[in-house]
Amino acid sequence: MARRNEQLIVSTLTDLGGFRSAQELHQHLRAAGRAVGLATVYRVLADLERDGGVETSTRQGETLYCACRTGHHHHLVCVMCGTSRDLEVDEIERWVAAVAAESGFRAVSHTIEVRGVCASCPAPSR
Amino acid sequence: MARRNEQLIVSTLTDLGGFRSAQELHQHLRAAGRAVGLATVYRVLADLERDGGVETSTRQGETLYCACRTGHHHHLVCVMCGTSRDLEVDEIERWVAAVAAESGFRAVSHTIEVRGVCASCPAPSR
DNA sequence: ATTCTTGCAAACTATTTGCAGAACA
DNA sequence: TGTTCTGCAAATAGTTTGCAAGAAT
Repeated sequence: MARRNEQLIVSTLTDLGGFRSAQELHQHLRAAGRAVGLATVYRVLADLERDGGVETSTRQGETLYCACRTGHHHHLVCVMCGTSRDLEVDEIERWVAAVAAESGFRAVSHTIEVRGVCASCPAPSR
Repeated sequence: MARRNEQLIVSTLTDLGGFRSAQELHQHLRAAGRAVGLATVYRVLADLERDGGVETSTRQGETLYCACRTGHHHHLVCVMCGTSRDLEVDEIERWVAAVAAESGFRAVSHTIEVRGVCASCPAPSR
């Protein structure tokens, strides 16, 4: 099951930190001299997503992946550099559970993402 | 500035309710006998998004649009039929503001989406 | 007549897939 | 040797754009 390049890809994603696109990962791997194909990057990421090894997000039509092994949580993401910091907030989880119960919805899941410009990035040019 | 078909497209989106893709809107318009082009649908939606006339979300690679004029809020979306109900929760807004302040991030925005299967849809087949 | 908008088709971008060969057991 | 994994290139799917023609003023 474990693809041959899984390790390599996961560690690259971990090293980069935060949310990265498949294309971005591919470029970094290439730059590092590891000639992995873009298709393989996508294949590994798909496996990881299915198995819960990465969290995904979306930015303007492209899927972003983040190496997370800390279970369910949310992120504060820098839109400039992609860095992310984890947010774990029971308060929010409780609120979601309450909303779900009250609404009659089943199989409820949620996405929470806070985006901004981190302290070490220049202000967005706009 | 207002595109000729803006009204038509907005009302279709409003009638359908919830989050819909550009393609979905286009099909409905066609079915209703209004021969608007897909490109126009995208163009109008892009304008609306820029001007805050619609909220956007993403599902598996495609962008979804929802007609909203109620200012900032979040949604509880049915993954089966696309229906959405508004959630307005000061609790969450306060939390986001606090996180932003404490983190040193600037220009902070956030996305919160709660997904599930609504009471009138069959359970997801999985 | 001039300006703005539209539809079509071609162009793009991100992602997926078919397939022959390489890597591994 | 048989199976799995990979890279490449071709195929997809959603979205954007160039452009000539149509609608509005």
